[in-house]
Amino acid sequence: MIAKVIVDIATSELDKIFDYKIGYSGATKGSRVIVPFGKFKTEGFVIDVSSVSDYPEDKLKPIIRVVDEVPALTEENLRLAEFIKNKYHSSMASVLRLFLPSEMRKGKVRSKTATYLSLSDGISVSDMLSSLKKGADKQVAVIRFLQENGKTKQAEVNEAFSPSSVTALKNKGYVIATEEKVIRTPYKDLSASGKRVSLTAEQQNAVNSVKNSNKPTLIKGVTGSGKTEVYLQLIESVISEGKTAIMLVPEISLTPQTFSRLRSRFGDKCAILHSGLSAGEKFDEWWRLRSGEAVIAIGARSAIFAPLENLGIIIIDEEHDQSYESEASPRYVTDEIALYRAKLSNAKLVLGSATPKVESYLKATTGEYNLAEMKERVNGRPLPEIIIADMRDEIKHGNISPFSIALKTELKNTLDKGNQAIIFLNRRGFSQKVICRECGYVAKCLNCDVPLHYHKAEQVLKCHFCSAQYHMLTACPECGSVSINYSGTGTQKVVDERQALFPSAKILRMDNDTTQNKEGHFKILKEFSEKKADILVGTQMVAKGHDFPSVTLVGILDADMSLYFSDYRSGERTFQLVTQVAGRSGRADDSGKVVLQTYSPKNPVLQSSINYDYENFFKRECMVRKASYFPPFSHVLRLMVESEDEDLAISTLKSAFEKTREVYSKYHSSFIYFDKMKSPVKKIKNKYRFQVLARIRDNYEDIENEFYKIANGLISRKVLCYLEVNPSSTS
DNA sequence: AGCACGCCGACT
DNA sequence: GTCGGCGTGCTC
Repeated sequence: MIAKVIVDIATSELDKIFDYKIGYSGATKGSRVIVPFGKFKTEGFVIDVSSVSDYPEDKLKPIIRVVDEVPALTEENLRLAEFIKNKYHSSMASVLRLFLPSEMRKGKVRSKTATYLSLSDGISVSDMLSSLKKGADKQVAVIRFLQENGKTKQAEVNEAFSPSSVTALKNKGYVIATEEKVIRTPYKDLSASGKRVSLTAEQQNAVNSVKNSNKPTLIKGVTGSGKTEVYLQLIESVISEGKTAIMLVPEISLTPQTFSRLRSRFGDKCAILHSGLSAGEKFDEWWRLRSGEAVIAIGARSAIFAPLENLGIIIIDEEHDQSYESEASPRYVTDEIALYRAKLSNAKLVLGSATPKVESYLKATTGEYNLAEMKERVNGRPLPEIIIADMRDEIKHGNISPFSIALKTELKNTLDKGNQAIIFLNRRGFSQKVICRECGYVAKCLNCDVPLHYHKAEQVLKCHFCSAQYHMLTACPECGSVSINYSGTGTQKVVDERQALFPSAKILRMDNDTTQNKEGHFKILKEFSEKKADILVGTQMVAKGHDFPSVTLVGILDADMSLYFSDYRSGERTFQLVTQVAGRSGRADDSGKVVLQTYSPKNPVLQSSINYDYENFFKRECMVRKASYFPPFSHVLRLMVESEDEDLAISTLKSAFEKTREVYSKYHSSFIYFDKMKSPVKKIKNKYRFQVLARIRDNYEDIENEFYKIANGLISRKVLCYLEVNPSSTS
């Protein structure tokens, strides 16, 4: 028999099927295999088995061996892979890689075994004890211990007593050693928290709505409306039917709290897939799912590829979150994959958010999705009142600090009452730019075409694109002036200023700098929830889904920041951000407040957000986008060309433009916009970046296919070329 | 990806 | 002369 193999090398020249003789290897459809390839060996996936080959029989080589006892990929996985390959035009190898934790490739991790000790059942305990020499107290203790505790890890027994006494007992044949598989469990020591609560009428309605609909359901529930409990009860009901479940959460909310809630409810039946796990933990969790031992997968974006069969439900929490878009090839959008996977497995799909993507809510209004709404908070409290602070007035009245009078007053009240506050600012570091006052020189990164940020704590300048660090400037390298200005406010600066205003208040800062390791993240959240600090200052990460009962004030320092990005989604993002951050306030018994600082208080997006008026925001946003042909009423195509060689990048861009112009001529009336240019950030990590940008209003599939083909055709060893559809960041 | 082959410039 | 740079081609 012949195995159709995709070798695990993701280059376009190798994106084809290679035939191998199966021989006695035992390979079947879905197996990972080791095969001879040219002058060396490589790993590959068997995607099909056949009796025929187009390749000359005598030139076929045999498979060396299979990697896993059970085929890693299921039939359903392979069909999903085919779909992704066709949709995003990426190589089969890079698609198949999505289905396995990267650490599993190349045999980097294996299952772990340990030696266990138990008493021999050939001899009675009393015989053992009486045969021991006098003074062998340790051996007696070991026997007693094993009698009481049963099978125990040898390492533990060695530690508690002594290795020599264990060896002596083994030699006598009283103690038997066995090798057994150990499951590496992530967050093993987490205490279970959260109990099953009875649902409110709204929550029950949402559950019923999902169950009764055969369409994907969008659950639109205000912050604090108890969406998680709805998800948990849906999962419960699915697994009681013997089916399996996937629950996706944004990268940022993969916290121990989330896990402990799941685990207290479902115990060992749920497995965690998370980039923060060790390789061994990931491997074991993955196999627990593949073997059917665990039936619920929870994780970030990539958990949509969890190795589950008989899938009953897929839940995407905070469906508007940007982390659901992959920024590496294949650039998939998670809900597109989820939709297809749900269809393949005949599973339910649930999308939940307080602030759905415009695109998703539009589908709900046109009947493509089923809509379930939850308008009340479970605690019955109103949503926090949002006070606008007009920063233009503050400046007029001589207040140049980053804090408005209103925020200062509210902060004082909050601290006096012993409550906590969160201050949100969408920029890390201390200041945004380092500028020479004399000549206007701006310190830039050598690898990237972006200004450096000043990080005060470390006394360095950092590039937020490639993380390179530079020494502080003592003088301007252009004109020699020592008058250097640090402009713009970052999280570090906020902490400093706040500390000066409220010297006794304890402050925590949470951003990319303070959460470099996964523990950093957890530690800060834990400290804050244990009230070891009064104020939490942070970026985006403070906005997502955390539940701090004592927080009654949220300050949004610069609500305009994201508003004026030249991006059609900036309004949507601002609305989502304000709503999400505001939702952190007043979640328990005390009602909350929010101070929103802005230079444009009349802005309609901000106006909608302070009234929690999603409908109004949505209607207006749709009107604007429809009139100007922006998604979801069009598609934005961005064909990127990247190379370390600037001339090569430019010449490749030219041929990309010529080729795409043929498509443009052919479908002329479908195009709203079409041009070539350099990328907004011209250089990142020493790669020059150019782009062809287009916006199309129909014939999406044909035009996109053509663009994908053009991009793939221009890839060479020195040039990277790829297509982005509706990219959410266009740096 | 990884390796061989082959074609040019630089050097003991 | 020949060592070694890297562009090109091939892998069931």
